[in-house]
Amino acid sequence: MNSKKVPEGTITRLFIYLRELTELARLNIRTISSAELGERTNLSDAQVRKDLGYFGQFGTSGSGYQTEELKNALEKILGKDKTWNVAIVGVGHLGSALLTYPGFKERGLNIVAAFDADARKIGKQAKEVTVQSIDELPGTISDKKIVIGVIAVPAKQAQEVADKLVKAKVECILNFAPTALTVPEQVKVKDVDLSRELETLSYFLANKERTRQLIDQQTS
Amino acid sequence: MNSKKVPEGTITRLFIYLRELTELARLNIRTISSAELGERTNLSDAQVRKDLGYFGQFGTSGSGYQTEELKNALEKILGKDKTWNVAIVGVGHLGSALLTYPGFKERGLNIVAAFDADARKIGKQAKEVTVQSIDELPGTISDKKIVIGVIAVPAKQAQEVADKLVKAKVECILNFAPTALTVPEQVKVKDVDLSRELETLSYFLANKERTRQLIDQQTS
DNA sequence: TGGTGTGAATGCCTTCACAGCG
DNA sequence: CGCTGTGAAGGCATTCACACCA
Repeated sequence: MNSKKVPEGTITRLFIYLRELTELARLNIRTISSAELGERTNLSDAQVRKDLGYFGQFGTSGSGYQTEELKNALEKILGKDKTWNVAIVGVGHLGSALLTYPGFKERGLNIVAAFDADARKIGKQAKEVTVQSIDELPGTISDKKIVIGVIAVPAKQAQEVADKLVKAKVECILNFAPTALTVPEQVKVKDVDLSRELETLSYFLANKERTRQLIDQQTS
Repeated sequence: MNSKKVPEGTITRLFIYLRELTELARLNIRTISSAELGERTNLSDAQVRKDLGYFGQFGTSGSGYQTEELKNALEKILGKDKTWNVAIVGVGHLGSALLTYPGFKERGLNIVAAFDADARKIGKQAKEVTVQSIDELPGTISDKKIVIGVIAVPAKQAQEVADKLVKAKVECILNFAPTALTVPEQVKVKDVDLSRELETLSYFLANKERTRQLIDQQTS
C-alpha cells in the first residue's frame, strides 16, 4: 500500500473504472486485466495499475482483477457505501435537470432540498422535493443534515448563495455559476462551467483554422 | 513570444481571465496587474503572467495590463472573433437547458439545430430551433455547416450518435453521456459527466470522515 | 518603485520497464 | 507465460526569483 498523496486525476478515473466494472459485472464478466480495462476506458494499462496501486493490491498476477471484488473495493474507497444529502440552489433549467436526473439516488447522493428566490417557483414539486424559499435554507440544511450544496443560480447571486451555504455548514459546494467563489479553505469547491466547456472547443477550432492557413501560405 | 506547446490548463484559464476582463471593462477599470487579476480569479500572479506569456507580451512594466486591449487580444486568441455552429443531440432536461441558455450566442456559439429520437419531441420549438428527427442529422449538419456536436443522450445511445456526428464531419464533440467514446483522433472530444462531478465530492467526504475516525482512535 | 517577462527550480503525474508472482 | 505492482525515468505544469523596464 502506497500512502503517498493521491492525484486528483486518479480519483476521477476511479469513478470511470467503477462505471466500467459495474457494466462488466452486469455482463457477467468475472475477470479483467488492466490492459482490457484501459482499453475500455481509453486509458493506458500502466495508468490503471498505478491508480489502483494507491489504495492497495487488488489483482492476481497472470490473470488480472476479479470484477466484482474490485468493484466493491472501489465503492468503498470512493465513499459509495454511504449516502450523502444534497441541496440544489436555483431551480432554473439546469437545477431542474439535476433534480430530475434519475442516477443520483442509486449512487448514494440524495437530493433532499431545493431552493429558489423566485416566489413563483416556491412550492413547486420537482420529483420528491418541494422548492423552498431561499430564506429557509439555513434551517433546512442543518435539519436535513445536508453536506453538499449545488449552486445553479446566475453568476451575480452565486457568491451570496455560497456564503449562505458556508454559514449553514455544508462541507462541499458544486458551483455551476461562471464566477470565482471565495470560501473558507476547509470547504471543498468544485467549479463546473458548462458554457466554458463548450467555449473551450472554439479555441480548438480557431487554432485548427490558423494552422490550416499557415500551411496554405507555405505551399503557395 | 514563447512558442512552446500551450498547456491545456492555460486555455481554460484564459477563458477565466477573459470573463473577468469583460467584467472589469464594464466597470470602466482601465488597467490591471497580474496580481489583481490573479486575486479575482483565485490564481497566482505568476500563473497569470506565464499563461499570457505563451501568446505574446501584453503588459507594461510598472503598471500592468490595459483591460480593453488584453480583452481583445484574448478574444482573438480564443477564437471568439468568429462564430461556430452547434447541434444538440438529445433534447432531455440537459439538452433543453443548453438550448435555452442565453449566453452562447453572444459568445460566438450558435446553436442552430437540435435532434431527438423521440417522435413526441420532434417538431417542438425550443428557442430558435425546431427539434428534428435524428434521421435528418447528416443532411442538416452539412447544410448548416455545423462544426460542434453536443451529445446529451443516455449512455447507451452515445456511441451511435457519436458515429453519426463523425460521419457527418463535425470537428468536435462535447459529450455529456457517462461513457467512453471511440472516435477518430482528428475529432476533438470533451467529456463532461455532471453526475461524476457530484460523485467526486463523495470521495472527499468519505476521506474526511476516515481521517476524522483515525484521529479519534489516536486520541483515545 | 511597482510590475512585467522569463529562465531555472520544483513538484506532480504519467509512462516505462522489469522483477516477481500465480 | 501472462499480468500485476512498483521503483525509476521522463515529461508537464506551476511556482520562484530576479533582471529588466516604464
